[in-house]
Amino acid sequence: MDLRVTPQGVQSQAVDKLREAIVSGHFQPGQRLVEAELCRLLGISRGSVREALRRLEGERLVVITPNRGPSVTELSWEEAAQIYDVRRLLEGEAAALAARRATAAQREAMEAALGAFEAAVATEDALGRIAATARFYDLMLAACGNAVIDEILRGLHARINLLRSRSMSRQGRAPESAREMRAILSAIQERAPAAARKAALLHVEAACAAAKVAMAERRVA
Amino acid sequence: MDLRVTPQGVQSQAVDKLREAIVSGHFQPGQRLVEAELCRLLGISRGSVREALRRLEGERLVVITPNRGPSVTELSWEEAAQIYDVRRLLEGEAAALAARRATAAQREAMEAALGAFEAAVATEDALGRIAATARFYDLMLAACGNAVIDEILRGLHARINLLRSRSMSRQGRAPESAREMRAILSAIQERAPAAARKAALLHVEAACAAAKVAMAERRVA
DNA sequence: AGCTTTGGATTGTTTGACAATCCTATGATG
DNA sequence: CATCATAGGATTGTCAAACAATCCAAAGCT
Repeated sequence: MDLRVTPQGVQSQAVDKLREAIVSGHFQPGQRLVEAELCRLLGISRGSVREALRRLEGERLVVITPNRGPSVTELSWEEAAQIYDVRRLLEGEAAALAARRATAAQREAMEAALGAFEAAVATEDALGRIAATARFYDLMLAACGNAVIDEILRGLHARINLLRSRSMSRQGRAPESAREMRAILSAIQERAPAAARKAALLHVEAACAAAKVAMAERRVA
Repeated sequence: MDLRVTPQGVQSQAVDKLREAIVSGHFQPGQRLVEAELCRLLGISRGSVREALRRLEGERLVVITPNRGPSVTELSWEEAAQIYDVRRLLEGEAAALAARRATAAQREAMEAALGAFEAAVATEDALGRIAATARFYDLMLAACGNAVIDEILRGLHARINLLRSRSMSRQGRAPESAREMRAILSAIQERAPAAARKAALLHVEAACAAAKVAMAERRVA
């Protein structure tokens, strides 16, 4: 086994930090990212900044306009709706595959993650909820056994997060969300692919609806 | 309307040329892409080459290993199979959406593209087939009205092309392929989403099977 | 007010440099 | 002779400095 730990070059760190800053909303959608300033903030050279930005462009978190430079991606509702459409398809498939293929250890781990999520909901621990959700999804996508689905959904989730920062949605949706995720996991535990797919569909559908109302509220506000 | 023509910077051209070189098989999968040499070949500086490579990395056509540099992505059969799984889902959806939403003009254009494809098959014009296929897909993805599906499928097609160059597959499959595509278009013309989805599924399934045998032949050869 | 010009800010691209890392071939050693 | 260590070259990772091209906004002109 290869346990080497890569010295994690300057660029990778820069990409991570910038990604975090974007999805956390520290850089707002539409905001321009001036290269010189990023050099200052990150303490690295312009060449490295530019390469880091190209990577984030690949993840669709940054859009680089010729002769105007990079800015944080702005997500229209139309685009977001299309992303939800794709999520419906792929998360449904991922759940069905996980129901078919997940090992006992993976089921157990998902159970733990969902437990942590439910606990975080009970204690209203926002950061805990986010972490537990991410973990739950990571496990499910790993269990589904399709690396391409994993990769695509990871990207779509990141993009949908671009909405969140602005709309600060779903304060009250957490309990429902927990129930929906519980339904997915139950189906996986019972090795019922069709039920798992259906539960995942409902979950995405609910998230989409919630985002839509949050978006509408924001629009008028 | 904005008809401005961008002076198309050095980098974009470099990306295009490299992409072409990769999908055409001029650079073989696994081959290392030494920066200095690309500088020579493209006649541009190292910085620009590196940014171009980062973009191609985002398209998954190039994989950059730390301290080893970039090389053309190698596609295992396992990965290819996963891509076909996703294509089944998304192309099916795209076809169904196109059946629902395509305008008369779009239907007509697809008809023309498919006609060109059939003609190219009849005259055994390999380049014409490729061009017509690409056009047919472009039109269908445009007609489906979901830019996210479009974007993802575009990437997956490019990745699958990485197999083609090696396996030089499907010399005889073109006529069947034409029939399958005709089935898709017929369903779209009749505005029958379910039928269109099914036809698209069959098409991807057939392409997957063909790739599999081509892969197996190559393995023993 | 509306148009033009000008100047500053920012990006696009190049060149040159150097440390860190990897790979290979050479040489040392048992 | 086989194996291990070492040295050297090749390649990448990163930086710094420079300059032309482009864009944007504000000042100036009519």
